[in-house]
Amino acid sequence: MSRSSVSTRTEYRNSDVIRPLPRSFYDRPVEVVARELIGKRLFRETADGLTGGRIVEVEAYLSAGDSACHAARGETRRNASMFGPPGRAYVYAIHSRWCLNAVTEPERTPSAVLIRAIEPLEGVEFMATRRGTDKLLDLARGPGRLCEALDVRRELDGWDLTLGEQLWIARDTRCRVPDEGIVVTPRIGVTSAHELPLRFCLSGSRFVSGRRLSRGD
DNA sequence: CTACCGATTGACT
DNA sequence: GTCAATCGGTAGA
Repeated sequence: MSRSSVSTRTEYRNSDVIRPLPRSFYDRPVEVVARELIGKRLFRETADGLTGGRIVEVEAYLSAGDSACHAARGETRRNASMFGPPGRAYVYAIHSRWCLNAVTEPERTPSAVLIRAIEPLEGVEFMATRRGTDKLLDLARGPGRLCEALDVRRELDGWDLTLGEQLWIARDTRCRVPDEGIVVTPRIGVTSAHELPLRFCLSGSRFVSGRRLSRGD
């Protein structure tokens, strides 16, 4: 192949591109964390190598007053991670797909940010193999596709995202997004509380799921 | 055990 | 735009 997008962890050693965000980042109101996750880097490291990209679309799920949140009807085995400490993963299945969340706010305050789409940057070949397509736009556009591309499954439920191993989120100051670069809309697919403006997207990104956002929406 | 549901996706009109 | 396949999780008998 004429182009190699395979990246290794050593390329980024000691760089803020790859250094995991601290727990204090997640220990804040979920809407704040959701907004600030836009532009951050999501990394997944397996035996295959390093995969990941820039987060371009997320949704916040609130600990109170949000009937669409899985925690709204109490703790179960599935949603237990949401009730745990911030900075861990909450991975659940929907329609036979996995979806990845970052748990926010203090323990026993069940809130989380659903990671809905990334712009693929690392290990594009691995992601293409897992997805069964090499269309860049289809690799990780949508929460189920994203988890398939990154090989995120139930085993990673509860994983500590601050360790910088296997699955983590990093700051990338080169990708810092100003407020005006973020579009806020209602959440996609929820059957209740569908009016709340809790979906955050990188304005103009072609890697955002759902209907294309028109300029200024 | 059965019955039902859904924070999805891909195929189709 | 519409529609349903599909399966883990949940509740209830």
